[in-house]
Amino acid sequence: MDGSSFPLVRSTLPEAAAERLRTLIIEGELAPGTKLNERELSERLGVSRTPLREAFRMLAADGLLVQLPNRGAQVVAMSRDDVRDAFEVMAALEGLAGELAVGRVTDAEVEGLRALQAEMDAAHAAHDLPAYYRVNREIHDRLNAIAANPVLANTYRALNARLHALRFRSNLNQAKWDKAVAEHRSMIAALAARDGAALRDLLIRHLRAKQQAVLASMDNKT
Amino acid sequence: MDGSSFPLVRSTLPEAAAERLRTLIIEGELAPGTKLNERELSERLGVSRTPLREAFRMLAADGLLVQLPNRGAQVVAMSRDDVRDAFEVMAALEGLAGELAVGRVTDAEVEGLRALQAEMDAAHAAHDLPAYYRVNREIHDRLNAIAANPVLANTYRALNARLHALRFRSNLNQAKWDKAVAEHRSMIAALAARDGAALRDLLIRHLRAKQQAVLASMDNKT
DNA sequence: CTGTTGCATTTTGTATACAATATGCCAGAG
DNA sequence: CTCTGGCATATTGTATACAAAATGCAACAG
Repeated sequence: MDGSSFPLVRSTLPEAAAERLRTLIIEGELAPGTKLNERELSERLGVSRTPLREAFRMLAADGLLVQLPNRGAQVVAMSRDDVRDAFEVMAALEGLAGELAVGRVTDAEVEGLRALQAEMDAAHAAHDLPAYYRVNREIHDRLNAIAANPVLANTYRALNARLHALRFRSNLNQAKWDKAVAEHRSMIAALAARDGAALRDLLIRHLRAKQQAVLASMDNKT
Repeated sequence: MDGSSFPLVRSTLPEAAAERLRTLIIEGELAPGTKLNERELSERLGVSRTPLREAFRMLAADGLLVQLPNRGAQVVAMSRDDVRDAFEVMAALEGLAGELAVGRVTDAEVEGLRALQAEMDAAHAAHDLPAYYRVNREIHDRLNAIAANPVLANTYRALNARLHALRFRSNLNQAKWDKAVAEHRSMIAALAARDGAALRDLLIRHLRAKQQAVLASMDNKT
């Protein structure tokens, strides 16, 4: 238990500020379209404007903010077209992750996913939606890890962050929930069978359902 | 010819600095692994350190630089695995672009691409490699534009920038050149025929050839 | 010789000041 | 009434100053 081989985790204020802002955006506290006032936010986050501006650059690169010269930064408000475009790319990335995972998965990893699926079933049966979301996320993260392509994982992460705020706010009714759980079961079966085409197809269909849910909740807001 | 409806193009120093640094990296003047000294670069580019640091954040987001806390920024040196990972994702994105383009292309756009193909043939026949590269890039940009998915285009652009420096330095011999020209011809034929699967396959094969060229030139350097 | 410590210098991170641009409001002209 | 111009203020962009961390080198101990 010697700490000498355990390097300290280092961070900088821009990184911390970006993370904090990302959360505020995803949770809707900084709503789409909100203009970000540097002075106010720097006071609120307790940092000077310099690291805050660097944080803005990071979030703009992730597509969460838009920056126009001399007009500051604004939270991106995704249009229906933006959503469609993002889901199209997400589908390609998830499909790729599925194909890669099929070629790279170990039996132990399959067992791990089966255990997660059991957790998902339990959460579903107990109507425990937060637990369901947590396991859902864990399953997708695990798939990405099995795909073992960091470029893919990072590209997906940035894109997913944009959609996350919207998905956070879209509804999940019982029929959709039942269907999603069944889809996860099929996905893990396809992975265990090392059937790349099937897994790819299932991941894309699953994502299409999410897309419909997001677009439907955007309709309700308009 | 009234300029009143023609807004001035605005930029900021971080954006200009990022663009300049991107070029320096792609052309190899800032070689992979180079540590970037803020004072030197700010003098060289004629800007203060603040916009330069913002530019670093932008380039880091594109994967061209890596930033470690208190150790500044360094030009990314892509390993063979990085190259493989990036090409894998690029293939998925190009395949998607091909499929989307097939569904969205107009006859006029097909004619435009045929004209570009003729230019490419002429450059090839005249052994004019710079012109060939220019047209090659124009064809791929045109395909992306036809796909009409800005998220895809931006994702592709960031990823492509990482590989651009490596591709810039990889060799193109006569046999490969002949093959690449023929492949472009086939791509445009598939697009004209609205054959999404064929175009997807051709784009991915084409990219695989580029990947081999890049990896081969990395071998020569090691 | 190697390894450690101390210190000066350099570099990076952040705060603050200054400059440039945008915004909002009021007064005046038509 | 609307539109325009002028001005004060606020905000954003950038430069500079200060603080913190890293690096390099010399001296010393073993």
